[in-house]
Amino acid sequence: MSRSCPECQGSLATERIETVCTDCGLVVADDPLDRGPEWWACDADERERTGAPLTRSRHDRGLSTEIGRSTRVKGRKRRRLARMRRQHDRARIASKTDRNKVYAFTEIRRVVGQLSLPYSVRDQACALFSSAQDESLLRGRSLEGFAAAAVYAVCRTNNVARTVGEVVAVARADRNELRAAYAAMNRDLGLPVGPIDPREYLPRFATELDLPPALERRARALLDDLAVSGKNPSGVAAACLYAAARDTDHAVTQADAAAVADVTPVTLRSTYRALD
DNA sequence: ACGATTATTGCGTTCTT
DNA sequence: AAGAAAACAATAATCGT
Repeated sequence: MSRSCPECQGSLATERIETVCTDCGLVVADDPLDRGPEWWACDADERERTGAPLTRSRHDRGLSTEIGRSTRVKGRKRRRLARMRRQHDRARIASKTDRNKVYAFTEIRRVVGQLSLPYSVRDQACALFSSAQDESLLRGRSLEGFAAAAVYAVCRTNNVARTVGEVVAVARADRNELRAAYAAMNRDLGLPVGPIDPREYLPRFATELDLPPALERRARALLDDLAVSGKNPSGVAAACLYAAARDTDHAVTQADAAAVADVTPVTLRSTYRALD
């Protein structure tokens, strides 16, 4: 399969079932082939891969037993079942750290869903949160902040950049909580994050501004010969898109371009002026 | 704590209708 | 002429070191 992303022409990567653009994070296709575990295999090695599908995004990796709620069971027996279910659920998340994990994973799932990011990001974010918890980085910092920061950090390491603002907008944490958590993880866990390449923002911003791929390529060219040191990468990307779009029939105002990048028009202008 | 970058606000200017 | 957009300046806030 050698297709490219319909939104941004970026390259695609297939991860289990969904196919994801490596540039903009768009989930492109549902692969009809299930690359999940085999269910029919009979020899010993293969049999280890049976069972419920594992996922990092549940604190018990998806391995759990539920006590059903049958409507056909009535009266005393029904109440007994309810009590068993309650006890079972409590036993399942016994420790405090496990309870935190449940809450954090739920939040991570929610944020990842709201940002329509691929499952791989979700699972990595959950794994990252677990690492942070193991290093007891949570002490004195907010759980929600760590959940949001984990998603943000994984986005950065996977080169599907989201701005802090975009994450905070849907998270149950504010900017400071995310920053505190992110700083702690970056310091003590040593996240493999370099400076953000403004190119990562181009495809997404271009579609948000209704700009054709041709203009995106023009912006990319502008970006290639531009010294960007110490400048807000999303602002730089927006400036290049604006520069590429002006003088065309797809003209975009500075205010609009700045808005999709979550910066002010002044910031956009500062790099736009350095573009000549 | 410091220096550089960015946000915010306000204002006179330029371009379009 | 009116209104929007781009430009400019000053100050406050913020980030990386």
